[in-house]
Amino acid sequence: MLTRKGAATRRRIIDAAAAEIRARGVTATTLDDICRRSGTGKSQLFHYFPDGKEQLLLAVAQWEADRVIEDQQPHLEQLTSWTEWQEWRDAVVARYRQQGVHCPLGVLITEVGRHTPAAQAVTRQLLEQWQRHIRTGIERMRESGEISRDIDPVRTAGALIAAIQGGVTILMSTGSAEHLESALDLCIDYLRTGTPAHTSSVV
Amino acid sequence: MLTRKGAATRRRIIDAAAAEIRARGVTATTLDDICRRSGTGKSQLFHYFPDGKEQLLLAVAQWEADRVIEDQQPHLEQLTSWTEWQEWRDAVVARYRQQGVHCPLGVLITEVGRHTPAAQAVTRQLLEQWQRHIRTGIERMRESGEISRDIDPVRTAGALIAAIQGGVTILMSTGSAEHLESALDLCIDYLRTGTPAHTSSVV
DNA sequence: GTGACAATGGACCGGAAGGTACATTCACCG
DNA sequence: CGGTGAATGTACCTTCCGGTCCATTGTCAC
Repeated sequence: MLTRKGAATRRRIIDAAAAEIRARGVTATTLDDICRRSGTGKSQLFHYFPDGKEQLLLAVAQWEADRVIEDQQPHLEQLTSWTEWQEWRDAVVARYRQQGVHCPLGVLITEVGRHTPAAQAVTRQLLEQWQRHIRTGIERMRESGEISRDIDPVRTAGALIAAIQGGVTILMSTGSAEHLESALDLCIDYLRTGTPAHTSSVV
Repeated sequence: MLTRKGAATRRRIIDAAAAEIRARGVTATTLDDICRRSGTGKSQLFHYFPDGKEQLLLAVAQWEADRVIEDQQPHLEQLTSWTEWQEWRDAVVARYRQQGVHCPLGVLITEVGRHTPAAQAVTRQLLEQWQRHIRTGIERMRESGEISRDIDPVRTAGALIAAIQGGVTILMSTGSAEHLESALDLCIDYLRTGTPAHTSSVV
């Protein structure tokens, strides 16, 4: 069971953990840090996350994954014109540029992720959801004739996800968003150029 | 000073550390593990790496970075025909597919990397070197007329690096190389058919 | 208001991991 | 050889951190 107060505490712990991880990385974050920041004690932490750190990290990973999609809305569901694609692109770049060298999710994945099936599931779910949105966008544009029939929506959406992921990783380690921008631009350009030549461009 | 025997031991320690990290990740790898695998004691480890774990991890990161480029040779220096581009693509995919869920360098970067300047330098150097090779390849193809003048070698090379990086990251967490392949194919396709969006296409 | 169960505080534990001290053995140079 | 500094083995230390225990306080349903 879980009283209202309990639920609030649980949430505070996740928030604190996420913040701490964003600030200092998974490895450097200790349970004591999280307790201090959330104003709780370890007894509470283990009360709400009986399996300890791993369970908590998983909850944080899920929370961060939700944010990834959330932060791209409403753009991600409105990829029906080139203007909107461009707005989405700008939103992505802005989001990660602001986030700077922190990639909470990426860090969680590399550190918690690969070995435990539960964490892999979080990743997979995020990737699928993300890619599905983009694929849908491409398909709509295809139907309206703005993207060539020759373009494979699934593969292209996959490439876009990879491009963003890589751009963000590089942004994390160099601090520069150039790669992210180039990669996104290239992919979008690819989508446009495939356009049957003469329905062409509104810029 | 460093006798021949000493140099060999030092190398053995780096090898053991790299292997251990590949097998179990940075976090799970302890100095004792490394010593056990390399058949040395901690006194030796600290003899050759007085600054301890951090210094050793940095050495491993450098070693892994060297491998990245090395494993793509000679392809990376011979990007002068579409056949060779394709061969390079296949080599990259094969290399990372074989490597599977391990991305030693990526892990090192996310865990050691971002906060220490020395580790950032390793990353930057690798990215620059890699991108320079690709850029050179694009420029040669441009000169021989096989790639359009409208393509910006620097930005496109950057996008390619990002695409690979992202594809590998996804490969790491899902075990599937699909994204990596799609991303690479898209970029190469872009180079081949590449006329940026606003020029009317003469193919 | 009272009883049952959730929520909390705080002290405590055990072990692991990075790092040190020091004595001993070995490699190289004259 | 013989000596000097490098190379190595062993035992130890200290700190930190995930996790436990238990007593106390609060919540909520009846």
